[in-house]
Amino acid sequence: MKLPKNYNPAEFENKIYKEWEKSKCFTPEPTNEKSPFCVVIPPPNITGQLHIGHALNNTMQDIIIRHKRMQGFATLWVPGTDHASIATEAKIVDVLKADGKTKADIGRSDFLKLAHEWKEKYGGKIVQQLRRLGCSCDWTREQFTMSDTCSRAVNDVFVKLYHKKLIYRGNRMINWCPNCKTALSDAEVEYSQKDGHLWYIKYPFTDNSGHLTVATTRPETMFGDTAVAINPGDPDNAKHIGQSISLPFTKRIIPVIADTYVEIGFGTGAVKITPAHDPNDFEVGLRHNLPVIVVMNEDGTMNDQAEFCAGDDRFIARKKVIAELIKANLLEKTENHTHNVGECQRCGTISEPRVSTQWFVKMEPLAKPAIKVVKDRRIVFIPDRFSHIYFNWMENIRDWCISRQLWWGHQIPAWYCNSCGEITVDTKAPGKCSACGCTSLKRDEDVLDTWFSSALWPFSTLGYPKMTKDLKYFYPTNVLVTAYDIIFFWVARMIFSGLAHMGEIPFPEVLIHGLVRDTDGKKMSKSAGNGVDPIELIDKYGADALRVSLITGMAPGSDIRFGEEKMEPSRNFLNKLWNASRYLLSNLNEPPSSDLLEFKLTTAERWILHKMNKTISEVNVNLKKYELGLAYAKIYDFIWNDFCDWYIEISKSSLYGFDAKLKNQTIAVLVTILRTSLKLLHPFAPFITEEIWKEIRDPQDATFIATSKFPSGNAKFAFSKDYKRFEIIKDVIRSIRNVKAEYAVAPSKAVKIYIQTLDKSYMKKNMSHIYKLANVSNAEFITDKNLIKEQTVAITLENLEIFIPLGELVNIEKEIQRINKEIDKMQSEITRGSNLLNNEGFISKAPKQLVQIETEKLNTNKDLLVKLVSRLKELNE
RNA sequence: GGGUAAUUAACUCAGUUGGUAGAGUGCCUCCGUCACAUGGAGGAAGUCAGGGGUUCGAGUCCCUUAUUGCCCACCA
Repeated sequence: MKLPKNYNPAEFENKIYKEWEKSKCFTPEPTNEKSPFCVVIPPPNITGQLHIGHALNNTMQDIIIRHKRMQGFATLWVPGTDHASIATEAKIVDVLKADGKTKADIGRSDFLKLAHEWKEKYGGKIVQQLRRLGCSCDWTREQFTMSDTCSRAVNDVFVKLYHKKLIYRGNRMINWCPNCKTALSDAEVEYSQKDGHLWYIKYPFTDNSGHLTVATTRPETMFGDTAVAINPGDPDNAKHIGQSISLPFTKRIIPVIADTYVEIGFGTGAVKITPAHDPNDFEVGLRHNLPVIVVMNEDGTMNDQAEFCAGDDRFIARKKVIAELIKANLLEKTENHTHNVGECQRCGTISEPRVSTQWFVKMEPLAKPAIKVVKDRRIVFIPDRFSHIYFNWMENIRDWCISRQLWWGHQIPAWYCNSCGEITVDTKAPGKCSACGCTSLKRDEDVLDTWFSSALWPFSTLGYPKMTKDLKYFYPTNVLVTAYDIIFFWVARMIFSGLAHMGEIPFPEVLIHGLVRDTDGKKMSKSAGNGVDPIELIDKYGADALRVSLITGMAPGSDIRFGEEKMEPSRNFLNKLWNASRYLLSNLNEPPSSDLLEFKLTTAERWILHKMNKTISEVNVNLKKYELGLAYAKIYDFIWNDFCDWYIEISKSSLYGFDAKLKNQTIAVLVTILRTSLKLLHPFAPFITEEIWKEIRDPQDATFIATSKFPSGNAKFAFSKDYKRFEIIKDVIRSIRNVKAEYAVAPSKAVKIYIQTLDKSYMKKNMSHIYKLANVSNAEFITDKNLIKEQTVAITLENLEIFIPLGELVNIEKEIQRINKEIDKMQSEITRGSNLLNNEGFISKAPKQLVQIETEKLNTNKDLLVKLVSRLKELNE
């Protein structure tokens, strides 16, 4: 017996992980003898630390992966990290800043050198943390979005899409972060309600006929106004259409135009049009051929067009403009106004709509087939409701801005000819311009959106564009596990990318989970200081306890609240398993026979084996449907309640007894149950089960439980008759304990019982359990309860009555009360049953089996009632 | 404005195709016993948010109201 007395996960978890990794048991070979099962990890950012959300996401994947591996699939979990363009670049900029330097100071190549060094030094942290969590990734296939393999895929895809005219360069309105100084995609802007103002500004007509008042939330952009728009159907304002306005400050003459974009009745009904700084105005400008006047710089300061605000930050300029308007008596009024303001997802700076030349992916042709595969259910979301979110996004998708004005990332493989200006796009540097043959070329400075490379992850990690063995064997992957917040960023893009470049879906199932929140339901974040560090929890309670805590009571797709208090019950459960194993090991001398059917099994043994069998079947069904929480609950219940609380207690009489043959048999059963329990639990709690497995494994079985065979239902262990019988024995034991508790009889005090029953045989066989577990000193079978001479407390069960002589302890009053209570309960049961069975609809429409069960139950209850009533009568005499 | 989810025991949450409501924690009694006090035995505790409907039967399906959360959307 080698298990220490106390369950101390810190003593073995790291050691076990090393053994797994050394033995390569997570490294599959593509082989025809097995079916493939593959999952790609949502690559965490190299800048990241493992947070509780990762812990949940990866625990779920690992459970699925380990289950499949044990079921005999060639199971591959591809790990890797994401280069996280903006986040990493910001980190490096900070590093430089500490030295008083800027990007521009050191230049592109030195900057990238520094970034790669930083990645080597810190980028591996999260990958080590995944090991601590127990993730059974194949580290020999670890990938990085900027690795040679993945970069090759990125270039290949970019070039292909360009030649298919699905990537283009264009001057468009995009989202711009003035802090990161780069373009952003629509998905990278987060909108939130902000309190602001609606300023009413007087715009004078050129003909001195008065003014038109416009309402705006952004007065500072008025330097870029090139029109005022009015809805032609507006009864009050339409008359002004065609008039001219002299824009305050700049005195530029701008027209009053008609456009139905303006909503009648909102504000003043007149809208200032600033094509360079508002997406809607940009569209209006295109329709009316208006000039586009840019008034802002890349960093959010105003440019020379902004008159007295030139050089000021946009928000300072806003205040200045208002002050000047007041001075000029052009501000009619100010209203409070809440509106949606977009912020850069990465840095939180208010983003700015900006007209600029960028690279775009034309989405419509790509989105169409991606919608179809989900509509056709070739890809399903679990839970299904997330497919609505997917459709909503995909069906309203706009072209994807993929260029970023950053250095860290995949540099766009496009070269501009210095003489003719032609763009040459190729996977490697072209020697000359594809149009004029000139050799003077300049590469595009920008890099690609990080999500451009993540979108290729399910096939780039497997070797694409080369048709490698892995790619052939493992693609499409089998399931993708992720939180709902990156369905747009990642899942949707992987789906259309897989279809476009592999001609095949990347995965048939998308398992969506929720976000982990704190105990108050707030999103965990570093700034709020309410985050729990999973590594600290692992140090304190063990990785298994963390995994199991995250899975406990988890419902698919919904957020979970998590606090450290959830750790204790999990740890206690694992401790329970640990000690149950110690109990068995301390009684184990030689390996028992492995075939239980050699023995003549007892009722109790058949009971536990039947329950085990049932648990196995249910767990397999739950796991197949990704109902991880339910599967775990069943395993937990089986191990704690059935195995520990009942079967181990039952086994003691034989293990501590003198019948060697019986003892041997009991041990064989215990070992079977324990081994099976360990296997069932292994996907959820890999470390403790592996540690115990070492001591208890069948020498014929796999060295690692991680590669052993997952249990499957076995018809040989279906003993439903004995299962029911033993449930009655348990009832008897519970009832006696109950009576003792009610009468304040110490559990240590043994009592005598009388049993009256028609079916004595199995009762007699199982009396030893009743003696032991209910602490009964002796039992007498009787045929006529009237022959009992002592005062007794009666227990009335199905086909069974038990009388416990408690002598002077018996309190007639209390007994009458107790029996009355039971009679009430029974009567309401009978009423319920009768109503059901007197209902013609029920008899004719309910399943026959159910009708039969209800009929039997009613009869039994009627019997019980008769007994209870007669007992009451006796007591009253 | 549209969509979506939630509302179940004191608390945190499960509840798989509709068939008499479950767990963990907490609470109350008792038990230091030879796997485990990170434990054991027993117990109390729910009009499944309100209202309507479908059904023989509804926590579960439909409608509706209320509260809450999240996502999407160009109202200046």
